[in-house]
Amino acid sequence: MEKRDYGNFASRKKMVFVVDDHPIVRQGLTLLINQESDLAVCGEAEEMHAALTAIPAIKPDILIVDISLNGPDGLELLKNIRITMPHLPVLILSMHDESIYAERALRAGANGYIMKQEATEKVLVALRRILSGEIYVSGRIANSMLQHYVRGATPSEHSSISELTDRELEVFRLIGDGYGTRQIAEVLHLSIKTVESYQAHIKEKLCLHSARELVQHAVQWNVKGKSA
Amino acid sequence: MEKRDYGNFASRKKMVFVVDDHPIVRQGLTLLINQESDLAVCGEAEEMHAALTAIPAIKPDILIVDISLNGPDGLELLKNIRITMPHLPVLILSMHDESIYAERALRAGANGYIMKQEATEKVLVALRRILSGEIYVSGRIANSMLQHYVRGATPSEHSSISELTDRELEVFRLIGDGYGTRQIAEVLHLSIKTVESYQAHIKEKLCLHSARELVQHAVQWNVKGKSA
DNA sequence: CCGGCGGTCGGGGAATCCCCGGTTCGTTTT
DNA sequence: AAAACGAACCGGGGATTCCCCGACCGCCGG
Repeated sequence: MEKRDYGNFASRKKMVFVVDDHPIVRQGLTLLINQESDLAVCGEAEEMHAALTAIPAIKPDILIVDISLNGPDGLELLKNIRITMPHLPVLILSMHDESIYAERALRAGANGYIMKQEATEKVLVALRRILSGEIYVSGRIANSMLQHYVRGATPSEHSSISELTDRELEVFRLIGDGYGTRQIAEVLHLSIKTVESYQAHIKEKLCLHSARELVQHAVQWNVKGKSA
Repeated sequence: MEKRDYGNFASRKKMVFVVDDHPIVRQGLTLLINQESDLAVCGEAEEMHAALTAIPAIKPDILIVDISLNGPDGLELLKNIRITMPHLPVLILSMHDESIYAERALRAGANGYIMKQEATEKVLVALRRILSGEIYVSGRIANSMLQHYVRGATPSEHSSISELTDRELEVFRLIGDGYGTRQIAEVLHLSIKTVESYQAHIKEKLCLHSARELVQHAVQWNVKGKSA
């Protein structure tokens, strides 16, 4: 549409609220966003509590939330937001590489997930996509999740972890506790070969590429709430 | 010489080179610094290698280096800089609260250490202090380091992680990121045997009994605040 | 009754783990 | 200055694990 309508959607800048415990990042996002003609930062917070008190008063159009805050983390904040303001769009920022948190975040109701390693323009893209009602996920994460989604039977409840068999989940837990292959075999009264088989299945289902990544994810899953 | 001398100190803006693997942080620092009349960002890099090739050509007056880069970390970069350009001032940025890195950084020849949790103006203060020849350390850390100093040696405080060598700590971090032995050897340009050696030393110092426990603790240390 | 799936195991080559050892530095100690 | 020390770096070699392949069994639904 040629029609440059200043009286309709672009009539008011979309207000963005930033939650991150690093002032440098907040300032970076603020300066970045305020350079845009259709976006503006309307407030910041560096902790969940401050955010929860400020947001209802300011009524922003969208939130950017870092996932690793001090105290309660970004997912906790997200869950709280979802209770009181279920339709407020939230973009989750993370410094962590992979889909460890992405799935959790989206399942907890985030409208987007982006990594700090991404180019800054991606943030703006993500904001606009989300404001137009879509869900934004960065590159390859989107791919792997879509594939899951397509062949996954139930869209509602499926953490790729919940796709694990009982036995596989048991092994997964023990891996997260630091057990070796042989020890797991002993504890479960199984052959080492069987345990190796389970580990292979887990890696396939969780899209992991090495034994170390397997341990890494098992530990992280053990540390964070095993809920998701 | 196009000497444009407006007074005496502002005769030329001091050139700052930024090394950080998060584009958002780089942009934030750039916008922040470029607002100042006596400072300007003259270049960026997100990895050690890129930094090492760019810096000699650009000849900045000062460096800002994030300590947790991908691959070789900020300390490694700092050591390399100290070999080829011993007098180039370096301000180390860290998202970590604790002084595990602060002491290392200063011992390795950093001219300042500041946390991302600090207010943004502190970055400017630190830059100017360092450029005037001083060493900048942010409040809390200076305190805890003084206490260390006063209380004499290390009374088994500061979990055994602080007993790790720089190199060992670097390997430990990469393990926590899910890197395999071979991959670590590649990014650090070392022999696999050397990496195995470091892993063995780490296990000994942290009283771990298997490779899996090593990965487990490395991941937990990465996830938790890396403190204590 | 047959195909799918979960549980269980094995072969075998590559990679690793994990013990031993070593050299080369630079700093500290004597 | 000589000696001692720790840190960085590398190798041998056997035990173990990793990771690809495959197999068998029992159950359950079409």
